[in-house]
Amino acid sequence: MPDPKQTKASPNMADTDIAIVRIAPETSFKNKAYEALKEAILKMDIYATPEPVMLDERALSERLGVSRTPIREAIAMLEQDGFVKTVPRRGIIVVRRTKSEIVDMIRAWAALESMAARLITTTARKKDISALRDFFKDFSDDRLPQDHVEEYSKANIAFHQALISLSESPVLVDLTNDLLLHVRGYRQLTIGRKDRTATSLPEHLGIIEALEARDTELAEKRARDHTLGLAAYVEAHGQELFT
Amino acid sequence: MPDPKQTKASPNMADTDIAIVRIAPETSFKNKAYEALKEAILKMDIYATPEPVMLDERALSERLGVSRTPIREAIAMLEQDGFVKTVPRRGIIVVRRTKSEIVDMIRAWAALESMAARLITTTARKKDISALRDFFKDFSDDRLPQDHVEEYSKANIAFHQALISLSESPVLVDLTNDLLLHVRGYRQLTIGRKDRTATSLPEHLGIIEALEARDTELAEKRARDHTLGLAAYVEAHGQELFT
DNA sequence: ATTACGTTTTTGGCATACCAAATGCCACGA
DNA sequence: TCGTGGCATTTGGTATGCCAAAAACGTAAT
Repeated sequence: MPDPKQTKASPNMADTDIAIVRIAPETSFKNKAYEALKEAILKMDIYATPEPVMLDERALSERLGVSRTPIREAIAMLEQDGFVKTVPRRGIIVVRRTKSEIVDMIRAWAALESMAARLITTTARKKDISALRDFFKDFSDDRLPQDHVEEYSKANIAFHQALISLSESPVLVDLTNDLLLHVRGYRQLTIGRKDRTATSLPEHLGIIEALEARDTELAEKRARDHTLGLAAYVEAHGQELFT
Repeated sequence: MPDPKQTKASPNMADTDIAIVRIAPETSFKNKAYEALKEAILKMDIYATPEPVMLDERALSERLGVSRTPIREAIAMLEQDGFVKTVPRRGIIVVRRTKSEIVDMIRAWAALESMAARLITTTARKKDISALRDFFKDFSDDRLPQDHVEEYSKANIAFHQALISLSESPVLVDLTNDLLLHVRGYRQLTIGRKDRTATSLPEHLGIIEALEARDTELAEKRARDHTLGLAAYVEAHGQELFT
């Protein structure tokens, strides 16, 4: 919807649209701090030590070279995300999730992903669905996933995120990404350890096949059961992962 | 885990635990502002006018009687929730959802609710499931829902929230509540208008029956299809709801 | 040595002041 | 009349400073 006033270009305005790209929005310190802190929190292993991890506003403002104000706003945002909890006159605590919370999140993830699968069967292009196999092209009977857990784990995450994206549902994408961030906090649990890795790949392929076949119910069921399987696994074998 | 130092009470400390309830945390201005603004945003009909609704930090700080600092922190939180979007040097705008965004949210809701239904069949008590019928006890063949749309709509929401709660999954509860808040922004769409109201009640009862029968698959399917039905309805009849 | 009590320090909450960019108004001139 | 330029205003962004509560520390009395 062009502005009517501009239909007639002013004299000194070039007729051809020169490459003006809408100047860099220069994200604010608040957002920079938010991203920086979020990344730092996700990078650290908050379950490594028994005592809670604390953050200090002033220390952060010094290390990031900005005043406390944008830091506090960033903290407020992180608190909304559920990554930290600030206790007045006490400190800012990086939230540690319990096993049951993680299991709970994985279940929600399963719900969202199964809906994504459902939608994909009715809207996605065959080509895009088949492309999902590429995430596992580096694995085969000669190169088993369970022998390269770390690498497979990465492919695993990428696959799931690509899958959800195919639903073309921004809400599903955002919600699952948020959940993933929390779940991945447990880096010991590399989304299905060695023993689960073996069954994971076939299940993924099964999901892809159901999607290609446009079998809505089956795709939904397989996607759901696959992720619920992870939830059950964590619930059963979670003890040693948490302590 | 009582503090060891306090196992032996000091002289002037009463032996009997009197009703000390952990003193009022006196919620901060930041949180008060957050709640106040959130409620205000939800209460207003942002789709009534064509021009975007703007908020002004200074005006808000005056009306709420606090400085801009806690207001800004509250705004930052609301932005995380997706209720507002602040544009530098421009203003704070209350986000308006498009029809497809609302449909998308309802689909995600359907996903979460069907998972809740699934969980309920394996964990909830019969008594609690049956209690879900109470939400509709004021409606019958003599008092049809479609003749009391407003009242039925309230019961409808309450039913869905109670249903999700039965899953005893905090994540599902929180996520759906967030979605509901956004969806309810469209107050014209009172969660299924008159024409949908007629089919709504039987579907609800069908869900309850499946839950009572502990039929996991059926309960999941009915819960999902019911809410997906709403999504389809909005998608089809959404034109007039959105101008 | 241990406990009670008072002082210092730490920490988040809040208010205030200033800045810079974007806008709008208005006068001036072609 | 139209558009050009610039100044005043508006608005979010950021930096600072102070406050009060709570914890940490230290000292003195038993």
